[in-house]
Amino acid sequence: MSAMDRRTPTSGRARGERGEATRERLLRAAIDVFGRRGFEASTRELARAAGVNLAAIPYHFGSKRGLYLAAAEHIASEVRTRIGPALQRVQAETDDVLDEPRARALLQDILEALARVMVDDGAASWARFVIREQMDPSEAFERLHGGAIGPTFAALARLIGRITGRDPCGRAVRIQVPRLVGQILILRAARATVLRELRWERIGEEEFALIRDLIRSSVEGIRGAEANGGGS
Amino acid sequence: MSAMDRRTPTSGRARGERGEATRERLLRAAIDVFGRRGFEASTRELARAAGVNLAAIPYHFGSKRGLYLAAAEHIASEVRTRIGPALQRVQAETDDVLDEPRARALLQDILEALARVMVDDGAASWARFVIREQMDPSEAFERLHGGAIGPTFAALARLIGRITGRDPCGRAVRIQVPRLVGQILILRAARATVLRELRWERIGEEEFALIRDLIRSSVEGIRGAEANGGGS
DNA sequence: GTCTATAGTCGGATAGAC
DNA sequence: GTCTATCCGACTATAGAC
Repeated sequence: MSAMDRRTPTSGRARGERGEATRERLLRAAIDVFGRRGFEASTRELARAAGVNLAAIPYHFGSKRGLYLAAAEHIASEVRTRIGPALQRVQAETDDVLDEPRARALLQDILEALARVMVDDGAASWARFVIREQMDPSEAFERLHGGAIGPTFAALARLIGRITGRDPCGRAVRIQVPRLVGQILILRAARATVLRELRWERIGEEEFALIRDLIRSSVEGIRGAEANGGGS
Repeated sequence: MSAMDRRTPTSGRARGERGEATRERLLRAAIDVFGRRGFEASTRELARAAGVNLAAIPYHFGSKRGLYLAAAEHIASEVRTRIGPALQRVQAETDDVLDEPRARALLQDILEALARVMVDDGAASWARFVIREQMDPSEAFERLHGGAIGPTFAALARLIGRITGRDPCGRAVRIQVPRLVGQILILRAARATVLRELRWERIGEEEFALIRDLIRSSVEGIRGAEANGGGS
């Protein structure tokens, strides 16, 4: 599977191909290693994880920091492919079609996709990366926000606005968004505690089913302005 | 326990007044700097932030890592003083006295105290420290969990158990705890996004009032077994 | 107890062969 | 494009004067 230690067999024609592979391996490894260790991760560690030579980092990305920023952009684009479809279903619907039950269903979809992302071990690497950036934002945060976080929050606010019948740009609606997202974020941000307190060893399909139920009850719990949490 | 302490700086004499001051300044600075930069923070940075000499770190704490662990324990003890009172009110009450309305009130208290902690700029430094440990747990996590997180989760589970009339050790109740905590945790873990999306510059008293309302509606939203199906 | 000076180590980036 | 060898700066920890 890995590169054979041979010179290019045919001609100098394949030179861009191998370089691209190195670039991608570095990107993937960088997201994982930076996410776990933070920016303190050494270039040697990064190169080893990617299975490439150390000098490939300054060659392909200019510097360690360049690799870091490229990793952030790569994440934003990957997130778009993961929750993008759910977001687009929201954006596609006009206000006439997007009635309350439909909005609730779409909200459930987005939050479930988000939870998958937080729970999935494949996505875990970049979820860690993003949370780290949140706590101590750098230039990379701008790319993450613009590319993924901002659109997601906007879609959620719109759905909550439709459900509650309030202005999606109003404060009362906007503040509901982090409330919902927080329930899911904690699965990653405080993963060590969650696993321990729930006596889980991992979050598999069985455990995820419980999370889905929780999301559903949260979505059902959203009420309009007049109903202030009264019994059904 | 203190096998790592190679020396005993304050060896019995009450004379180490200045030494104690240096120790505390280092601890306070360490929580702040480690929280922001992670363990990658250099000893020079730590010493500068504390306003003490670089050599004071190995002298008082054995090593940079010793300072890190001491910071974790300091945090656990500070958290106990902040939300400890609220927890003790829960522990003090027997099941006969702790009826549903009372449990809801105490739940509100604890969550509000927790939110204060997440929002308060004074407490911000160690909130960051804790979240960092969650994502990549080290030995310090054990001290944080045992000293602060575990007891808090236990108290919350008990209250939710009383409110819903379910077993506080059961899965259905335990999973509610991270749900509630997550809403609050996000105020710190994704602070950059929250401030931006809510168009807040900071979280002052005015903003905190909205958070308190949100917590209240979450507490009111907790319902007994009939609210959602599944599990016992 | 606190300081300066320094030893020993490691990390990021480069040069130049292939 | 990739590799080895290497420079140079920054780091942690220590030694020893005060």
